Amino acid sequence: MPDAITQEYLTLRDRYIESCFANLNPVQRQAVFTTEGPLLILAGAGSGKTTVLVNRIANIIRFGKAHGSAVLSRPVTRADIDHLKATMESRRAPSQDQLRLLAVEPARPWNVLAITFTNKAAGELKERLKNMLGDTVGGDVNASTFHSACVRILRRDAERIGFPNSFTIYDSDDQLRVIKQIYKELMIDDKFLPPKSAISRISGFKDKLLSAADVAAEAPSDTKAALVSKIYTAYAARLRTAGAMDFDDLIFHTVRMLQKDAEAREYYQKKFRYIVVDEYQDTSVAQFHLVRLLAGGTRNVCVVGDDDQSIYKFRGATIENILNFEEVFKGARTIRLEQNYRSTSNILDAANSVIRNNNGRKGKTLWTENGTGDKVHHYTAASEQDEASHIADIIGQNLRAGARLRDHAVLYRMNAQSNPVETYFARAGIPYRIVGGQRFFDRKEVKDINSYLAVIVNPRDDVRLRRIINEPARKIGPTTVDKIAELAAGRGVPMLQIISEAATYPALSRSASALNSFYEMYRELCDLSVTLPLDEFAGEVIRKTGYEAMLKAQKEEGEARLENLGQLVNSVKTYADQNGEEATLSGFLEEVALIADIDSYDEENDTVTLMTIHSAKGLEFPYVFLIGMEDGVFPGDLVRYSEEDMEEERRLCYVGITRAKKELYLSSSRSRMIFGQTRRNPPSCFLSEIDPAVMDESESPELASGGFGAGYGSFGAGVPGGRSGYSGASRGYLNREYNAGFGSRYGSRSGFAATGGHESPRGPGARTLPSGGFGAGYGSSRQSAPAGAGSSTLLSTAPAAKKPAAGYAPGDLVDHKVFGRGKVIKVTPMAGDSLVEIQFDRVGVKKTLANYAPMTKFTET
DNA sequence: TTGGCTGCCTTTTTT
DNA sequence: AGGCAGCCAA
Repeated sequence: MPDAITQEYLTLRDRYIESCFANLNPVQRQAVFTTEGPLLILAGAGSGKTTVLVNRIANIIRFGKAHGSAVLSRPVTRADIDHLKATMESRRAPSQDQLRLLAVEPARPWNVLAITFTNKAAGELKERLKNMLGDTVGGDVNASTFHSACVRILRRDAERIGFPNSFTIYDSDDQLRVIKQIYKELMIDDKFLPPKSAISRISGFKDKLLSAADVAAEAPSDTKAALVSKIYTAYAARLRTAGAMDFDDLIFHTVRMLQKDAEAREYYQKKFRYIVVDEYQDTSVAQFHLVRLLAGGTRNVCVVGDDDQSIYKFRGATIENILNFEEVFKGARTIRLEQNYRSTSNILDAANSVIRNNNGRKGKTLWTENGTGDKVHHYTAASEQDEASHIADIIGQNLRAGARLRDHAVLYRMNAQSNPVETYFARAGIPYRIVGGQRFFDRKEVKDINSYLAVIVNPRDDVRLRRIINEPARKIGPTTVDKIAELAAGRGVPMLQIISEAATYPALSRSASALNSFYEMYRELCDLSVTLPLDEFAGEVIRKTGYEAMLKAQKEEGEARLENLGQLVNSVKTYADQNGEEATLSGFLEEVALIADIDSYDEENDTVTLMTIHSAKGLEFPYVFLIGMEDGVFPGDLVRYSEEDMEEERRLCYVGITRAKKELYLSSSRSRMIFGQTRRNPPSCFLSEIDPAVMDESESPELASGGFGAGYGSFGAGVPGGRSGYSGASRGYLNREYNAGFGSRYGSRSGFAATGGHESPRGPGARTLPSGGFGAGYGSSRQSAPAGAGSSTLLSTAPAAKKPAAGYAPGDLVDHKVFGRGKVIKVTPMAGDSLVEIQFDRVGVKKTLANYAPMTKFTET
């Protein structure tokens, strides 16, 4: 029986700890104090999930399991009570001494493992932990993605399962190469089983933790399954000899290693006393096993997720992980965070009314104390151009009302949908940025150079070697390469070794000199790799391999690619700078391999963001446009017949809606060009699921007036009709011309920036990334004009552009659809058009092409 | 061996 | 519409 003083202290201790988390609501606080045992936090969208995670980890590190506990590290005295009271009143931090008494078995920062899905989420978590706990302590918490956590484990312990600790990571492109090679050797018909579907089936096996042997043992009955099994076996063997792992392997092999090796397992179980998993609804079977193995010691595992936001089933996520959590982890507690701090209640109502149509939910209904807000807007457009124009209109309105560009996001189902919006924004001079789509590190030229680096790091890497041996062309064709591969296989050595001894093989006599000079170059590069700083070395690779010369020989396209390589060198430099002595070539490649586009998304940049709904998960914006709300687009055609897929699609819709804080703009179009064909889609069934009471409907004037006719002269300068004439057929054909050349290929993905000066080519994201700042990513912050200038065809072949060359002169006053009024400060003639620099009253200096900018000249009255 | 061309095919989401 | 593979000609 505790004495009175002890009792008083304990009560006071609880009160004190609670006061440290006073900014949380009671349910959130409960989650923070539940530190021991399995815990499932069902966190609705915008319910302060990350805040809870950060505070919970802080609590574990600071106070351990003190809250609600009766344990004391030593007998307490009246003085301790007075001391604590004083601390509370002064609102100062407790002394070290006090903390020792307050805490019960606090964890060291490195005892905590927090797993997220993206590097960005991990970085954010770390950033917030640093803010709360200080740089040192916060920085020592293990916060990483599943994949990078596994890489770290395997770099230490891969040898336990027969891989070199220095294994290479194969991305999906490498994967495809290996598979194709296997197809060739086994003479498999790629019509019968497309390589991509073989990959996805293999990937599916790995997600379910089935090895090639497991699959073979199940004696697949039909021929296709048998074939897949055969391919899987060959594929796994190939990767093993190359000392390589693909993305799925990282998880798969980690789990296998931990299952097999008690020593390693216990090491990690001891090390990670507390495990937190974010986005648990998106975990696969393999990832579930990983979590269970790691948490096997203490069972202190906390998973956070929202079954309504599970949108990665196609990639192996199994929603059962979250639905069965309480069964698998016996004695688990469940806490529901249902108060939403993000959106207006109208937006939440819309989200709730959509998701309500799903079965098999854990069930939860979000509510908010935020105001009702405006209704959810739905606009019916005539075409995708009209849709884009409407978005631009609204953004313009919002800007004039004081919003920033970066407050806006345009979300869509598939990447292809970004095109019309991009085109329109580019023309209108709205700075935008695309997240996703073709990733910077997926570009051919970047991957080629990275492959050179990879072969230098790992001479056994035949896949990468094949990629670069004749790129640029060196007279080493596929026949020669196949011969080399054959010889290498026969001797059980890497291809590179055969190449080094090319002269000794009669079969290679004809290409011996080409092979010799290739090998010589390789040797030289290897030597340089140890003497030169990393970034200089990368530059040297681009030069010495002849890659630079090859690109220079091409014209515009080569130039853009060369620029990308310049950025590659930049990111090598960034990496080198950030890692100092630790920096290695293989370290760089590893970071590159695990980076995703969303990781380099930087909300500081003042641009509109365009991305898929998938990419937008976890983000929020005051103004969200959800475009393409049509049956056949969203939900897509492919999912209409499967109820399960339909539900996933609906969850995706729910995710999209709940990204919006203030305003949600839904739009559908009567007709849309899709896969090269114009289609007329009915409005999305999701639209009809939204309570009409919270919807505000409008439609394009083009539809009301029967379409064409009005304002045929478009928005060109000096053309009467001005703003109202701005919709209509003109836009249609303009757009087509525009598509012909502008911004279609390399380098222009990021749209263009204001010339305010703050937008430097350092690339977005460098700041938020803990590990590398590969922000250089998707396209430099280029300006539209240079991008467009290259495509003179755009203007010269356009059907007479149907309007006068816009005659602007410095000093002219203009009215721009989006940016409002401004004054022309500079005009540069360019490819039949003019680049106009305008000082706007509200938004500063912007550049835009005269013929395509939605603006009119006016004179002061 | 190379490079250019045609004609095919594919269209979701990504660590 | 666009990318890619495979074919063919040099």
